[in-house]
Amino acid sequence: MGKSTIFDVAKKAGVSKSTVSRVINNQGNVKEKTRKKILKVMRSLNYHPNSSARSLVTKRTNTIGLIVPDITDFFYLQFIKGAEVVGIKNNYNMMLLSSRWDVEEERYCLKMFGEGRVDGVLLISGNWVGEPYLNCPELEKMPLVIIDRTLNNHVIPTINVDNKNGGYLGTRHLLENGHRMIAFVTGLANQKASLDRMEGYRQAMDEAGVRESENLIYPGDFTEKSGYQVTRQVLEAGKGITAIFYANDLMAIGGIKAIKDKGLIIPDDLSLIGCDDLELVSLIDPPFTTLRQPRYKMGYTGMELLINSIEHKDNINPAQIIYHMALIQRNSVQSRS
Amino acid sequence: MGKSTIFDVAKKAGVSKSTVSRVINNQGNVKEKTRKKILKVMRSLNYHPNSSARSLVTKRTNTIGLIVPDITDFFYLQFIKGAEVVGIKNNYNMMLLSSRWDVEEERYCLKMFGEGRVDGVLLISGNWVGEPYLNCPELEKMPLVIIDRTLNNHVIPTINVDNKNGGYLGTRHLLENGHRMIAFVTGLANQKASLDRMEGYRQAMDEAGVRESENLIYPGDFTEKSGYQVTRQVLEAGKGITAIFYANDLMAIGGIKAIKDKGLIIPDDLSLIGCDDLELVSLIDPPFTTLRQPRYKMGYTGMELLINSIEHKDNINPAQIIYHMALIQRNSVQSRS
DNA sequence: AAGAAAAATGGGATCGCTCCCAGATGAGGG
DNA sequence: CCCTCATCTGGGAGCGATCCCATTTTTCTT
Repeated sequence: MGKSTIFDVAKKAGVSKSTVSRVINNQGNVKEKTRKKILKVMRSLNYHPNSSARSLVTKRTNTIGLIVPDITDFFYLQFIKGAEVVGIKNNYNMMLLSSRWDVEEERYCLKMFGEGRVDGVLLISGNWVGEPYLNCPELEKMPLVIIDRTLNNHVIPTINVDNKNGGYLGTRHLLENGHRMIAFVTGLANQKASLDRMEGYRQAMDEAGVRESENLIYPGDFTEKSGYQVTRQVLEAGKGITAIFYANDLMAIGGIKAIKDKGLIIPDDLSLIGCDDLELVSLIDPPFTTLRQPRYKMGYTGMELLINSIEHKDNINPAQIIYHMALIQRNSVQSRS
Repeated sequence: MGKSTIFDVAKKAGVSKSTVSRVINNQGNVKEKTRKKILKVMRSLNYHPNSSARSLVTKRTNTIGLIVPDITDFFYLQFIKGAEVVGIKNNYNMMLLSSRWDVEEERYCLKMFGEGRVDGVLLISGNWVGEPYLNCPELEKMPLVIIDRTLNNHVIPTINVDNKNGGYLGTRHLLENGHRMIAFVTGLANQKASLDRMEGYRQAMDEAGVRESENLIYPGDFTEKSGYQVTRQVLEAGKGITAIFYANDLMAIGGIKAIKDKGLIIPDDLSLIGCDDLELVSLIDPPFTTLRQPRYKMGYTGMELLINSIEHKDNINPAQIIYHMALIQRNSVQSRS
C-alpha cells in the first residue's frame, strides 16, 4: 500500500488531480462542496503532499540552511534563535549543519546546500583571517547571508559587529576608572574578531599614553581553560596589572576562577571585563562587565535579509551591516581614582 | 541559463544520462575513460545533482528530522551533539525544528516531517504528563525515536533516564551525610521528570523515617528565577532545613544566588544538590553536586536506533532504554555527622 | 431563454533524476 | 573467424507533484 498520492485522492474523490492540487495550495476556483469533499478524502487517506515532488517543479523547498561552527557552543544559540523566529514567521524550516570549526567542513556544508535542498543559506562563519573561500561554485545564484564576518565584495551581505570599537570601548572604560596597567587576553590568533578587539585595545592604550601595552598582551585561545592559565601567568608576572580585558567571556570565566583560587577578590583586588555577553554571565559570581554583541538581533536580521533576497522583495539589501558592541556594566570593575 | 541538469552533462560529454547517473552514484560498469570525461564535464558545468528529483524516485532524503522543545536551552545541546555525530558518520543531514514547549507545535513539527522531507524523526519531547499525542497519523510508517520520555507501547523506541532513582540517589546522598531536614524544589507540575524525581525523594525520606517530607516540598518551575525565589522562601521558613535538592540545575543556580545574597556559605551553612549536570555547572561558584543525565550518550544512541530502523538493519531495536542518573560529587554537600 | 462572461474542472507536459531492460561493444576460446 | 559471455551504454517509463490551456459547467444579462 504505502503512502497515498494526489492521484489516489483524486480518484477516490471523483475529481482530477488538478482540482486536488488546487485545494492543496488553496488557490481558489474550486467549488466549496468539492473542496470539502476533497479535504475529507485527504484526511481519510491520510494524505500528505510529497515535498520532493513539489520542490522539483516549484524549485522551492521552503527550507533554509544554517551553518554554525559548533552547535553546542553557547555563543551561537542566540543567533540561531533569532533566525528561527523569522524563519517560522515566514514559513521556512531550518536545516542545521555544523562546520566544526573547519574551513573544509564549512565548504562541504555549503556544497550540501548547493544541491537544491534549501532556498538560501545563512552562514555563521568561522571568521578565519584571510580565508577567501567564498568563491564556492556550488552556491552559484544561491541566496546567501554571512554573519559574524565582514566582506567587501558587495555581493554577499554580511552582518557583523564592530569588534575594534568594542575593544576600544572596553579599554576606555577601564582607563576611565583609573586603570593603566591593563592586560589584554587575546583569542585564537587566526580569528579576525580577536585581532580587531586587540586593535581597539591598542588604540585606546596608545591614546591614553600607556606605552607598555605591547607587554600586556597575552595570547589565549577563547577557551575557559586558556583563560584560567593565562590569568595565572598575569597574576604571577608581577607587573602591577590592575585590570584584565578578555577577548571573550569564556576566558573571563576561566580567569575569575584563577583569581579566586589565588584568594583575590573581584573587583577589589583586580578588575576585569569580558566580551560577548553570554547569557550565562549573569549566573557567574560575580556577574561581570562585558561588551554585548546583539546576537539575537543579528540572527534575526540575517534571516530577514536572506528571505528578502530569496523572495526577490525588491527592497535592496544592504551590502553590510555592522552593529555596535555595547558596554554592559556589572560588578567587576573597581574605580581606582 | 540556470542550473545544469544531468541531461546537459550527458549531452556535453556525448553520452546518455544513464551513464552519467552511473558515475554520480558510482555504481561501476563505466569505462574509466568515460568516467573521467564525465567527471570533467560535471566540474566544468558546475553540475550538482538535484536532491529533490533524486528523493522523488529513491524515496530517500538522507536527512533526519530533529525536534527539541527549545533550541536555545543549554539542556538540549548535548543531545543534539550526540545525534549529530552519529548522523554525520552515517551521512545524514539534520533538519532542526523546535516545538517551543507546545504540544500543538510539537505535533505540527511532526506533521512537517511527515511530508517526506526526512527519513526518520528523533523527537526530544516535552514530557507532558498524560499527553497521548503519539497517535500522529502523518507519521504512519515513519521511523521515530523518542528521547527524554518513556512509552510503553512497544512500537516506538524511547530513551530516558531513571528519574525516580535519580531523586532517590540524591536524597540518599544527603541523608547519608547526616541531613534530615531536606527540602525538595520541584519543576513544572506537568512534567513527568519532575514528578518522578520527587517520587524518588519521597521514597528515600520515607525509608529514612523522616515524616516531615510533605512539608518540605516546594514548587518551582525549572527556571533559574524560580530557584531564587523558592530558595528565599525556604530560608525564611525557619524550619531548620539544612539541605536543598533542586529538580534541575538551573534552579540550583538561582538558589545559590539567593543563598549568597543572604550571606550564607555553601556548603557550610547549607548543602544543596542539583539535577542534570549541565556543562556550565562547573563554571558556577561553587561547582555543585548534581545528578548526571548522559545526554550526549542519549542523543547518540537515539540516532543510532533511528538509523537502524531507517535502514532496516535487522538487529532488533529495544523498545526502551533507560539510563541511570549518576551522582556527580562536587563541593556543595557538607557532612553533618 | 439565449448568449456571454465567469467559475470550475480535466488533461497533458514537465521538473531532474533513477532504474530496468535491451542493445552494442569488446575480449577470449575453439 | 565466429560464437559466447562479460562489460558498457542507451532509451523509456515512472516518481508525485504543479501549471498551463482547453473544455465544461454555472451564473448573469438583457
